[in-house]
Amino acid sequence: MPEIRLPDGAIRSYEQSVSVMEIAADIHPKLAKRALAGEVGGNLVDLDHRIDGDQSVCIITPEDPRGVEILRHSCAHLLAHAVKTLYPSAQVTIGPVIEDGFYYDFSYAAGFEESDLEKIEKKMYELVSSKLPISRSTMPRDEAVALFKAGGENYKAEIISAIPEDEMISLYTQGEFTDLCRGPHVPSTGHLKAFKLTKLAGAYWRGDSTKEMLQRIYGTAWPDKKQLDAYLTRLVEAEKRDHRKLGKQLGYFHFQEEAPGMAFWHAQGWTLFQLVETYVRTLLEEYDYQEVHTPQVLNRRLWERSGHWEKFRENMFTTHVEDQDYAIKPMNCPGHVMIFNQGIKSYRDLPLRISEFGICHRNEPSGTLHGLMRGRRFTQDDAHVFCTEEQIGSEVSTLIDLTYRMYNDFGFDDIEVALSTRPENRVGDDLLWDRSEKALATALEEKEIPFTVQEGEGAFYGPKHEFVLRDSIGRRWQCGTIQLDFSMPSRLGAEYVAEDGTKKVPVMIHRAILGSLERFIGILMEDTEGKLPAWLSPVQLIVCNIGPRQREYALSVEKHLKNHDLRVECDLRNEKIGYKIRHATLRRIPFILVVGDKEIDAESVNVRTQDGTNLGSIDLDRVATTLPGLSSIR
RNA sequence: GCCCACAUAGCUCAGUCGGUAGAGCACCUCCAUGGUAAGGAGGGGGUCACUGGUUCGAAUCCAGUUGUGGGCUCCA
Repeated sequence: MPEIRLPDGAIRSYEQSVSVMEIAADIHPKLAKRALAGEVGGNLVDLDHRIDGDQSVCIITPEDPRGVEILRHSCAHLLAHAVKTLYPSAQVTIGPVIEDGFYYDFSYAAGFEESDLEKIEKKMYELVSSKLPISRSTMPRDEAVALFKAGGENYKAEIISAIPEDEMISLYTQGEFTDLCRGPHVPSTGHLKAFKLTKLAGAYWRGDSTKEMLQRIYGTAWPDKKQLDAYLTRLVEAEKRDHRKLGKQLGYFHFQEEAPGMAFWHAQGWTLFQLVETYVRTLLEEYDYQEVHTPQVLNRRLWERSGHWEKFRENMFTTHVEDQDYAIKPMNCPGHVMIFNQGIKSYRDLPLRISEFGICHRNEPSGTLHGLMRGRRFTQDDAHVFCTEEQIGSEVSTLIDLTYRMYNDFGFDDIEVALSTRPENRVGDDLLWDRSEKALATALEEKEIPFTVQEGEGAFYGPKHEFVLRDSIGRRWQCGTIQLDFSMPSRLGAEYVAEDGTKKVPVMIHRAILGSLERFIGILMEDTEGKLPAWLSPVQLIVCNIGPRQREYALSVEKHLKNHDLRVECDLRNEKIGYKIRHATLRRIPFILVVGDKEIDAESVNVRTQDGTNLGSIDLDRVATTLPGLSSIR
């Protein structure tokens, strides 16, 4: 006599065991039609799952986020089903749900081409229209291994072999196709109505680059066509804010094949770059940093001492001059230690904060390059703090404040923090690691900053904080990092004289806040869709005359504003005002100053903002002080 | 580095079956002197990424190289 408790608290009693589907039908025939799966006692189950005892039950529909996941998972199976139908020699491997969709990895000797996606998708929709029932069955592990081996599915057999021997294996069958799966799945292929195969990619078996490369087919799936279309539209919108596209449109920078992964910054983009740099420099002065500049190219000997030559040689650009090997710096730290090592340092000199807008080159694999976000040349807002062990806590605490202040000033308020702790291979004794991890954790806790712990993800030389920004469309970007280093100072011979007169090795804190300026600018452009705040805009104002009569006046307005240290241009072209406004708007210039005869008479300008708002007439001598954000951040 | 795709004018793109290249925007000239997102007319502009092959003939077909895009791996 099962008693079924529903999410709204209602209780239904049944004479005998009852399936989830029967409960749904009992509630309402429409619910039965839309039901995808059930949640019974906290576990997701198929609709035909039978319940004997008292249970809480929730019917899962496409509105439920779990329902969407089930749809996507069933879509992955549908994809595999279609592929096996069209290309019987392909072997199936895994097919999980991911954000917004799913993928399935196949091993297929002949190899898929992008044009195959269309055929596969067509076959998938065919299978949908035949409304094949999807049914679950179980069998002992070894039997399942034998079944898949007999079918030539070696990858599946390998996966199942890893499951404990005494466990029953659940299988799902739709038509001719059977796949290993935990489930649950939708009751019939007919429930899959809105999906699209999106891309074809390579993916290593078990994510291991030494193993075979499989072919991965990605797809997206939604409860209905409308949501699918909305998703596809979102993709198109996201493309519009791609920093590579904006960078080209706005003339900020370009790339060309003679310098893969290294940007050519144009005048306007470089202005932006320098504005960001100047902003950071101003804060660093406030926080008592010394800015330095170290050589780009350093002898191999130094990289051998620092350990880079042994560990990261593949990623370094090297050169050979007069029988000597040199490397272009991939990091700034050895250079900063060299500066620290000049002259005798006392404990009184600590903490010593050495900063550099360090230009680094790393020979990243060609397949990883991505505009400004992942390049081979980038500029770090790098610094190294040399301090005593006792000073770690307060230094880290101040660093966190500085980090948040910078992110907030650039308009990022949604920041995630992770603490990466000791990896298996590491230097330094455990006591030191204990204290350091504690120091990093405490600094965050004291500020009530929530953080996740990434066990074992720290660098071999010390634990670290990682700061991840979320931009205006929810994407995550890792930017800042604070890393403790117990290794390099001693490797490179850094020492200070302690209070007791003995020589001690300082702790070094590596830290970058924006990370790579190039990357950060890319993020900033995508976050704002190129509509930078006025204090960062390469051109803050543009003066547009209505016609030739106001030419001289427009030039005098430009001169006046330049005298106020504003970045201003004049558009005197013999074009209609609408044309000039359109151009200025597309260039994302924050303020458009229209001048006609009326403005000459009143010694004013008519102000229109980038978003199309008309601020009306403003007296010329009040423009520099009235318009928001021209010289200050907020 | 690996898998798949792509590379045509400054930009965005079209180019059928292999027959010698086209549009819009931008640029230049002329007309129009216009009050808040494109006024009109005309003109100039391309070694079709590069190298080789097939062919009477290649932007087009084939191979290689380089770069780019999407993934995978990597990211000190």
